[in-house]
This record gives sequence, C-alpha cells and structure tokens, in this order.
Amino acid sequence: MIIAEVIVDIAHSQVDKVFDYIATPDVQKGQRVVVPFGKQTLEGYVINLKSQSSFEKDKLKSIIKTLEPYPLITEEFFALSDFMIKHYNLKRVDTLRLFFPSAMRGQKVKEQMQTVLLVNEFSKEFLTQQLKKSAKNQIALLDYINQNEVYIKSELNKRFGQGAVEKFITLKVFTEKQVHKDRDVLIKDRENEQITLNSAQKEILDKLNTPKTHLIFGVTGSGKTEIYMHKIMQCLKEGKTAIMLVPEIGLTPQVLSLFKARFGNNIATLHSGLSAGEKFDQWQKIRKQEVQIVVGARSAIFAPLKNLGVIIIDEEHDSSYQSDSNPRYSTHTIAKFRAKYNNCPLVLGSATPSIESFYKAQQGEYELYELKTRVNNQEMPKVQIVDMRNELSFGNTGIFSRQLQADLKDCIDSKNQAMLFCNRRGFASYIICRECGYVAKCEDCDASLVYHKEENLLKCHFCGKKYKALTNCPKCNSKYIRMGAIGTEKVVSELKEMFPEVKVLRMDFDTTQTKFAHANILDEFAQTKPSILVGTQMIAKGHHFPNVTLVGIVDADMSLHFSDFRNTERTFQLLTQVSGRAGRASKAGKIVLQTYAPKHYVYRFMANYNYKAFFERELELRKNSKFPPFAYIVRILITGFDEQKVIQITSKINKDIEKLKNDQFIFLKAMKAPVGKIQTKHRYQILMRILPTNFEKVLNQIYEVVNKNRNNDLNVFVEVNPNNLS
DNA sequence: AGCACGCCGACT
DNA sequence: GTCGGCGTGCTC
Repeated sequence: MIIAEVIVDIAHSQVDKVFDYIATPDVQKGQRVVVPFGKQTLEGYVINLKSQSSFEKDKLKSIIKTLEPYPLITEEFFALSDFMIKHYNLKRVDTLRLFFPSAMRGQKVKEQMQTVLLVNEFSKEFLTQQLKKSAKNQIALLDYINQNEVYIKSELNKRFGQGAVEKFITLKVFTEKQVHKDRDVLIKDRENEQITLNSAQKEILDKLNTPKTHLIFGVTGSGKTEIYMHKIMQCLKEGKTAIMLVPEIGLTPQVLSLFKARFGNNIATLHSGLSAGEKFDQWQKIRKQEVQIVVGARSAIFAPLKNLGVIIIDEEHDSSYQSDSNPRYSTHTIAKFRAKYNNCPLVLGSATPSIESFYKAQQGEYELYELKTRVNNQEMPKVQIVDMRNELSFGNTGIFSRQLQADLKDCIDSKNQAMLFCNRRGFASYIICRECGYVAKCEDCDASLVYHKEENLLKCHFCGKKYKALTNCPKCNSKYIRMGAIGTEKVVSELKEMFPEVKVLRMDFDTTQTKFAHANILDEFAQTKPSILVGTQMIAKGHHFPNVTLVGIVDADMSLHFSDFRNTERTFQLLTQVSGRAGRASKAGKIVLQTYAPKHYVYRFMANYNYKAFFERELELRKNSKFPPFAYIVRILITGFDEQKVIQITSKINKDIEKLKNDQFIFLKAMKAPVGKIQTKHRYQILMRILPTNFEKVLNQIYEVVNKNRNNDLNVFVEVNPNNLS
C-alpha cells in the first residue's frame, strides 16, 4: 500500500501536522492533492510517501485527486521549509504557501488557452471552385492563409469574419487546436547599451565567485547594476541561473526594461504589481526552466529556479526585504539559505548599507567592496540644511522656507524641474480640535485618522475604513478643527497657489492605485518643463531625470520621531536616496533639507555624504545602548478579539519568560502594543532585548513558551528585530 | 478552519 | 419540557 503524508491547506496550529492518506502509484512527493478531511474536502500537500501508516488502517481515507501533474514543492524548498519552521517558529503550511503563486490555491488561476488553426493540405483550385463568388471574405481568407501553417483563430475571426473561418473549419481546411497563451507582462522597451566595466568594477566582479556573502558598498551612480549584469552573464555562460532582487516599489519597471534590453526573453519577473494570471504565467515559465533570470521584489527569492549561480539583493538596506505580516521572514536569511544550498555567491549592494550588514562586513562575516566614485565622475549634489525654527521667527508660517521658495523660483525660471519629497502619505496629518484637543481616531483600530482632501474623507491607514470629514468637533462642538498637516496634497495645493502656471504632479499611494498610473505620472513629469513632482518614498527610487536640478525635503524630521531604533538609520538612507535624484546628468543639482533639528548628527553626515562616519557614530550609539547588532530585539505579539483573554495570556507568557530570564536579558516588559487595536483585534506585546551569545538557544526556549501557551482564539507570534513596532 | 458533541439558561 | 448558547475536541 502507498501512503502519502499530507499537510492540509489550513493555517491553524491545531491541524499543522501530518495526516496519512492512501495514495495511488502516480502520486509524487511535493504534489498538491485534494483530500477528504472530516466533513470537508480540502487541498493539501504531499510531503512524503511511505508504505506503512501508524494510523488505524480502516480509518485511512484516500486522496481524491492530484491538482497538478507535477510536484509543486521540490527538494530544495522542502529543506527551506524545514529551516523556516525551526528558525521562525512557523506553521508548515505557512512556509509551503510562500513557494508558489497564491492564486493557485482554490484553483483561482488556470493556464490561459487560445484556439489556433492548423492549415491542412488542400487544393487551392478545388477550393476556389467550391466558394461562391460573392463570398468576398472567404476568398480573401483563402488568399491570406498560404503564408503560414498556424494562425490564431481570434485574429482571423476579427479580420475575415467568424463565418468565413467557421466555414473553412467545416471544409477541413483548418484543424482547431488549444494551446497555451502567455499573459504578457508589460515591459517597456529600451535600447541595450553594452557597457564595459571600469577597473574598479572589474576588480569587484572578479571576486564575486566564492560561495559567501559579498557586500558592495558603492555611492549612487557608481555602477553597481552593471556589475550585477556582468555577473549574471557569467552565470548564463556556465549554464546557471540568477535571482536579482530589487525593492518592492517603483524600481522594478526601470530595472526590468534594462534587463530585458540586455537579456531578451531570458527573464521572468515576480512582484506585487502583477495580476494573479501574470504571476501564474511568470512562475510557470520559471518552473519549466524556460528562463534563467528572475528579477523581482521580495517574494522572488522563492522563485523555483534550479542550479542558481548567484543571488543579488540590490539596495539591500531597504525595509521591504523584511516581511512584516505573517509569515514574517527576512529575505537576507532566505537568500543565505538558498545560496548555501546551491553553493553560489550572495551579493548585497547599497549606497547606504544597513548598519547590521555593514557591521557584519566589518567583522569579516561578509566580503566588503567599495566603489568610491560615480561612473561619470560627477559630484554629489550640494545639500543645504535649513533651520525651520528661524522661519517662524521671521513670520513665515508656511510649509516652505524662504530658501526653498527662492530655489523653486530659480529652478522654474531656468525651465528646469524640481522634486519635493514628503515622508509617507499624510503621516502626522491627524485631525485635531484646536479648542479641546480632540483627535479623531478609528473605531476599530487605535490609530489616528488621516484627512484626504480630494475625497473630503477621513481614512484609517490601518484598515482603510472611511469616515465623513468633520465640520465640528464631536466632543466640544467647536468649529476650529484642523485637518491635515504636511502631506503630499497639502504641498501640492500650496505649490499651485505659489506657481499657478507650473505643472505640479503628485505621486503617492493614492495616485498610483491604477495599473499604469505609476509609469504615466513619471512619463508626464519627464515630458514637461518646468514642472514639479511631489511625492513620498516612491519618488526616491531609481528614476533618472536629467532636468531635475532641485530636490526639496519638506520635513526631514518626520521619520526621526518614530520610536524605533532604526529611525536614524532610515532617515539617513532615505535622504541620501532622495538626494541622488538631483543633478544626475550634466546639470548640477541642489538639495534643500528642511528641519527643526539642524544640529542632529544624521543631517550633518548626510549633507557630506559621509556614510562611514555616520555608521561609526550610529554603531557606537547602538553599542552603548545595546541595540542590534549588539543585541536582539524579540517581540511577542498577542492579538485577539477578547481583550481580557489577550491580557491573561500575555501575562501568562510573560511569567514563563521571566523564568528564563538570566543576565543575557537586558530588557523584558509586557505592555499594550503602540497600536492597541487593529480591526477590532486587541494587541498586546512582550518586548525584550537579549545579548547575542547563545541567542539561538534562548530563542528556542521562547518559542517553546509561546507554543505551550498557544490558544485557539488568540494569535501569538514571535518576531526577531522587527521592522516596525506598531 | 469547520463541524459535532455536550452540558446549562429562557421560552414557544 | 425543548431550543440553542458556545466551550472542547477532532479531523488521516
């Protein structure tokens, strides 16, 4: 008898175990199957095959059918699944679900088919006699089809009419056949420029052969991408494959067209901008080994390529590489696993490496390479720090300093372009009553509402719930309600008042919801001079606008005020990246950085583009205050609808963790989470900081405690060095 | 996650 | 008396 070990596709800790089923000989390990499960019929994964079951024989049920004729999960991914379960304390299904497009579950996507017509042998003379002279379409069709052997039916229908085509099918001129149709991912065409590496680039390329982690620290425009492409070229020559990861937002279309120009149809892509069908087709292309290169965002690290020759993580410091919804994982960790499994190099690159990565490089854990100059030898644009406190004393209560106003005017007068950067859509743009101090909050989440001017609505950025805009304070009925602080919309409306004839474009989460909006805004900006582009992080990445001579950072402090140990680092990275947008061509650029804390070290080092000095300063700080990389931050998040139960479990877990506590623990405290409620679920957390020695062991003990206290109607999960602590 | 089994309150 | 509340436990 053949027994299959099956994991059912339900993400619940109680069913996160193996169930045995009777299988037929055609069932393979790694295949998806449909199985009876209690009263339900479920999808599941065959994770092993065996000849005997320890479960009572007469209670065993049989697999109903397999869902695909091939195994979805290969040996490498089973190994990765095992690793992730242990390392992140995840449920098996949660890991397996990462390895293929989610729309395949529940058969939500299928292969797209189209009908083609194969032209049979026929006598043209004979056929001509058969056709009526008046049947113009049929005669034209007959004339047309002697060029090829295969035609797409829908195209012929459109051109010659369905009647004519059907007639030819009955006349046996055509045989119909169903074939696969690719949902094409739109990639903009561009010219390929074959670039030879300079000596600095060449030197680095030659060292990227060892199966280790390599970190390329190179200023913006120093030609890291060209090194990546040469490395990939080498892999192709050896018959190997390559994964290249880029941050989720914006950069992908740019890089894609660059890669397409260089590597033609040898690439596939995976990122959140694709539709379910497109994702499916791209993934299938990779699975069938029809492409050797995958360029994509975080999830592309799971691309089912075989025989990897290199994994590249560009802009490795970017926070989108860390998944912050379950299953929570770090792309770097997964990349290291796959690199090791495939015995290939892992290449990280950044102009502003994460403190953790640069520290590892310094410690010799990573190989470090530096690119000190830009390829075109251009200077980085000059940064002017503007003290906004002075503006108030000069009676300027607006959002633009006098300096920025003057520079904007110059920029426009000389028919150039400017970019204005605002941090995140409407953060800090809470609604406040100026009389009683009432702040509007979401009913379901503990978050302040954000005012959206165009729709005249208040929105919760956690759950998306919409509320009517307020005219009076609901608490004291005052009409002095202030809506909106400095968000992109506010900046746009002030600009329009100041420069009514100038084209002002806005790019943020709200204006990029439709499919091509992103590219359209950028195209429009590129084509208009003078013009101003206002946006969030989205405008910070990758784009190349030769006429941008001014970048204004409206409120640099914004991200500095979050209570997160990575704030300063993020601010440095973000501002450096934004600055890189100015003066990329022959024109010199300038950055105006508005702040209320002009003496802060992050601005001083940023203005001089002195990453290393910033790194040293920040590292010293982390060392003294025991933050990563000198300690691990562990957070246990407990969420549930019943607040009393959440509190109860939180304190129970906290008590158990207290028992583990030794001198390795430098901090341990249970508390309500900063966002105490999301979508009516209450959230509590236990935060701790733990020294690195023996950390794995302590972490496993923490996992044990958590798993022991798991409760049916509560969610409990553990995060290590989380990206955000909301 | 579903669904059944099982033991206590207010109702046609 | 019963209908139904959701606490507990199982699904190969």
